[in-house]
Amino acid sequence: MDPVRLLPMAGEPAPERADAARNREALLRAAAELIEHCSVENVTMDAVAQRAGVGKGTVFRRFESREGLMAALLDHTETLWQRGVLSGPPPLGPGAPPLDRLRAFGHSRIDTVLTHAALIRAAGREGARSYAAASFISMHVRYLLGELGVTGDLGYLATALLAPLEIPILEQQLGLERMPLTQVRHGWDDLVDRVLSR
Amino acid sequence: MDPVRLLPMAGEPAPERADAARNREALLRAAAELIEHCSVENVTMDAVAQRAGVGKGTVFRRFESREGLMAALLDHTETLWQRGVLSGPPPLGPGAPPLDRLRAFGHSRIDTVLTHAALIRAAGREGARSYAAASFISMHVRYLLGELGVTGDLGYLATALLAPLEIPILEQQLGLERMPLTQVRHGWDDLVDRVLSR
DNA sequence: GGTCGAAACGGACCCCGGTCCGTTTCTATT
DNA sequence: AATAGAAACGGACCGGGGTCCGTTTCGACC
Repeated sequence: MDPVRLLPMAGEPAPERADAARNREALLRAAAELIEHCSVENVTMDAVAQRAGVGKGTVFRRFESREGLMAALLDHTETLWQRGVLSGPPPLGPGAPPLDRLRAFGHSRIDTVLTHAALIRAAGREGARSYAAASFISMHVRYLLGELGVTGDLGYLATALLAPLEIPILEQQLGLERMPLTQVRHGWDDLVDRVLSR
Repeated sequence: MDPVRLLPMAGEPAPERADAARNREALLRAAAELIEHCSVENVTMDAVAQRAGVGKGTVFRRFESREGLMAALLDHTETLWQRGVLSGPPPLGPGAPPLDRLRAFGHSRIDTVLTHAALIRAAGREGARSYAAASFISMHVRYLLGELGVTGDLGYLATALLAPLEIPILEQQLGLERMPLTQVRHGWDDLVDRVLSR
């Protein structure tokens, strides 16, 4: 397959045995299929193990915890979304003015977060800790803020801007406070304008 | 005690039987004591029930779930904090200019949230749903924004401003991103300025 | 192809949150 | 004081997440 993999270089986290890799794939597929039938919260670890044809211990060996498994599933859709940001069509992808990109970023983020709300919740803090998601997103916002000439603590500003796009806040707004989705999107645009305005 | 209580008016959620009330108190006290010894995450519902001298079923009857019990405990400290906002000394309490109050509000919120981080996490979404906390806080921020002459969607702005004060975001900033606490406090001040600046 | 140590496997087991239902306790009413 | 029925009680029970450890499988090296 990939000759590079045959001689593992130092620093790499040690290669994975063939059966282990096969089981990981089987487990991810089994979990995805089960989620499609019953919703996320009804999928048990035993069921995933059984469907994948492995023992329960193996599931936990691979993914640490239920949250870990869900985070691994999330990782897939997150990666697709990141591709859209990095190389998809504008205004989300490159090619549009930074302000348009930042607005589109928020709208798109709201959409995917809501689409995968149940999975994100099930991934708990393991989802947030995942290198892929949190880090990339924050980086991208910082980059756009920089392009827009914003001065100040970009690190803080990025997380502060991203906070209202997180599931708990969105659910509070849409659920308890009964805001329509359009208001939330418009609110993000307004917030962005305010952050830029000095 | 309170003569008004003797004739319950319509609309009230029905009075509580004497033994029930006694058990609620006993359970809250037992839980608080156990938390003081072992930390929150090591306190089991069985232990709380046993210490309070009641059956396990009673705990769940009173508080619905573990999260419900934790939320009830939180409610106490939240109420104290609210008193500080409503009638404590300035700049958190009334008497200071709105901008100073808003800044102080953020700093104070960060402090209490971090102090009770474990409990808040254990209360999960039950803590957020609690009428007391979320609603009051949002109301207060809206009020201050109004005093400051901010125009726009104050409802959205309030939740957006409050989002970076929530536990998951604070923990991400202080933990993963290794920001010092002073940076977070300063970041809040800056964010407030930006939101006001148009 | 055979050998050996390391890694992965599997499923019995434990712990804890949450439910259920037969029993007990309270209180309104007479 | 007696009664009745609603509400609360308690603890056996269940299901699911997570662990442990004896057994099996892999693959590096000879």
